[in-house]
Amino acid sequence: MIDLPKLEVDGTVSRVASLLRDEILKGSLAPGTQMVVATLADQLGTSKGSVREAIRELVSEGLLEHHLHRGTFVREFSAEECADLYLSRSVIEVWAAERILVEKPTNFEALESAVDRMASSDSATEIIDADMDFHRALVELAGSPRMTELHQALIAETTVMARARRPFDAQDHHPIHRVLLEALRDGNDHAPKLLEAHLNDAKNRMLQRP
Amino acid sequence: MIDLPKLEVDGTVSRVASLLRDEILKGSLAPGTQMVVATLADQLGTSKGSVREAIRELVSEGLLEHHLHRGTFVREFSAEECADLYLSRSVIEVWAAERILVEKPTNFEALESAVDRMASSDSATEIIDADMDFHRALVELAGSPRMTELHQALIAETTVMARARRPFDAQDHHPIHRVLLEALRDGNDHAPKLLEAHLNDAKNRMLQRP
DNA sequence: GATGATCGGATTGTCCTACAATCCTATTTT
DNA sequence: AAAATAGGATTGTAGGACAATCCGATCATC
Repeated sequence: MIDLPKLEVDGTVSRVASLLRDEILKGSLAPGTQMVVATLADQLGTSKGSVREAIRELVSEGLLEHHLHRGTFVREFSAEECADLYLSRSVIEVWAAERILVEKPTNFEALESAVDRMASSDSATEIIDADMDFHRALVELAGSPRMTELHQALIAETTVMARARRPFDAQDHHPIHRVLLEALRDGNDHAPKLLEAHLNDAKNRMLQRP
Repeated sequence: MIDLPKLEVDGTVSRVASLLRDEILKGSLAPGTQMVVATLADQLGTSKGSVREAIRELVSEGLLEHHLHRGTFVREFSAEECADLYLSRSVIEVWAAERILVEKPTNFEALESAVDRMASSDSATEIIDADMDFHRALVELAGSPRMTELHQALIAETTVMARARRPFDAQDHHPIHRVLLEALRDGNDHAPKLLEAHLNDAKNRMLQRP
């Protein structure tokens, strides 16, 4: 056994789902937009069945919402859902930070690269991407595949929200992440508290935009 | 507006998914069993398409696993996945316990009823159900819909595992839950630690069975 | 003028059939 | 005994048919 080329892992449905997911996360499809099965099917050149299944997948991921006999739409978030989303992220990410302090992993590359990208760009969408990557990498570093997976879904929804509300100033966004990164690397005991405060702050900024 | 009867909320796919989910959770379909679309379709009297979509839904819930062009099977759990599952539950449930200590909710009915059922039955399947209900109700009491939803998926998977491995003795299983309930109601500060230990114990027992 | 009923178009939801692609097993071949 | 082959079974995708449902506009009624 030399290498594993891993050819042909995905079926049509998964690929359609990925395509649509990317479009939603990119913000091309604003919250509230209806996903029309027939239209998408011939835009993508696939059958309606495949699109239907892909859409259902995204519904269960929380990116779309479905109303019986009415259609599926890019999800919109109420203030309560927004707050709950950030609370849930906080639970997972604070745990991850605590775990990192205990386990002392050494590979902070992904976090560094995310902070660098955040600092060097001033496009709102790129900053959001880097921001999300930072938090995803943070949880990944804690080493639980399952928590990483659960958290990933929360990050995706946060992304949709952030694209629609543009809650941060480009300039003063990356410093806090730099601080967090250093605190985690140095084993600083109140890194978790810093992270919790940061998330709370982000939540509040998100809630201020309508 | 007097009341809301809420008629006809589900389509066929959702109902098929619920049916299959219940069967899997009941243990009628053991881990490793293949879900054959054609067979299920005429057993249930629906089309193959609907069954396909229902199955895909259960895959994304983590109850089934899918292999391209090979089929979907009731999920089997490796030792690593089992351990990670319990770790993840621990993160969420310990948080819930801490939150309960702070918020001091008053409605412990669901928890009590679960403990009672656990104590009064000696059927393994009923005990498992009551056990799972206890932990689900615990998280629900913390008041975050999102965390409740994430945790629910973990509980479902734990149920599948427990059905296959029968990890506990019927007798000495309910006392610890009684203790946990009282500790939470009394605002006892080490309720979270007790819970964490309990989950760790349950994990070890689960891992002992092959 | 406001309320309520009716109609038509659009979309969804379900079912059906067809067919290619793929995998598994058993048999044959070497 | 190992490899190649063939067959059957199942999945994966496509595409069409039809009923159910919802939406908006038009129309009628008070």
